Amino acid sequence: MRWQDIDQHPCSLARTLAIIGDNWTLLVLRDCFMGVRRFDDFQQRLGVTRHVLSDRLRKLTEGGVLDKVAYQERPLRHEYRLTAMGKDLYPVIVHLAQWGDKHLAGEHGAPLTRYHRQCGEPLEAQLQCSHCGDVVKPSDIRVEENPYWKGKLMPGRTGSD
Amino acid sequence: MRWQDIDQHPCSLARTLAIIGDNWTLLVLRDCFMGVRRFDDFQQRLGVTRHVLSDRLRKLTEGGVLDKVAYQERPLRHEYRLTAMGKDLYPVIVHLAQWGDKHLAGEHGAPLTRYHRQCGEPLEAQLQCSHCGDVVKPSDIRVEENPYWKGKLMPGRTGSD
DNA sequence: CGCAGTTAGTTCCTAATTGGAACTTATAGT
DNA sequence: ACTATAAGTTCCAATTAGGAACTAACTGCG
Repeated sequence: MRWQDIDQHPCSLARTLAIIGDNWTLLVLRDCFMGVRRFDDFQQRLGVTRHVLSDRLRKLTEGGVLDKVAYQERPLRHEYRLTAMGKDLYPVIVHLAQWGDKHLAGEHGAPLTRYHRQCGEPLEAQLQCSHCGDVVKPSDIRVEENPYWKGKLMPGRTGSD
Repeated sequence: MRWQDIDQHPCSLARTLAIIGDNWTLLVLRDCFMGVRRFDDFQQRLGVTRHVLSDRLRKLTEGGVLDKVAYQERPLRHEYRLTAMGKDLYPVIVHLAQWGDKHLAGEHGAPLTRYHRQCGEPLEAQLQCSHCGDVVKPSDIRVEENPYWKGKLMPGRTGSD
């Protein structure tokens, strides 16, 4: 199976990664959330080659994560903005960055700190259940298959944790 | 800049992606959280080629996300288990899958549903501030640079949202 | 013993993708 | 006319991935 065919998997994670799971793409989104919108700005900040960047921006646009809008005519120039769907990826970016802050910080500490404007404290995100408010651990989750794919998605024998 | 050198960036997200950002790696982790531990089980469930899987498991092990432990001697066989560091990636997996559930579900609906054992409800994770409990939007965050890299990480001019 | 089966890889070759640099298009400014 | 800007595209060498076969180190069975 080719990587480009993973959007065929009956798996929301696989379908998501078909849009944002390529190398560089999540770094493009990191910059989007920092307000970067233009091709050359992405290219210089990331150091990615121009045609890979071009490909990733096209996939994100086709996938509905970014919107390509003209910011001037003559010469026609476009910029890339997060759609509402794209903004929904913010928790992913925050948790990835927070994991790096916790586990991979070097001698100088975390490069960036995110503060919650409303309360002024550094953001510490946790996986919480929005119903009961409890913090959720992997073992707190029970996974159920959609009957349509019954028996095809879960592994045969699972580990104990 | 090569993709393999992004761990040099002073950015927690880039450092994180240097370990888990390759194609297939997040799908390997999805299966880890479902209890898959053995090489052939990963290979058959993912359809990834054996030498790519071998490479990804090695990177995850070297990165401290998985632990390679012998489950039998003679013949010596190993399996891969999530470390505590690896289990900390659970929120990332859940948010990615939830984004797919919301935006990419096909005609048959989401393939899997995750229920919170404690309260019995389907899990709906949100980005919340653990200090004040508020739901956090991208615009609610103020980012501050570590003084060591002052002026080098944030874009020059930022968009308004 | 001899042979198939199991598990976790490695090796080989071809095809696809990436990295790096140069080039293109359309226009504004001097 | 010449230079600069912005957003790509094109070209080629180098790296990586896909697919299949092969290897190692056993176990179980007749």
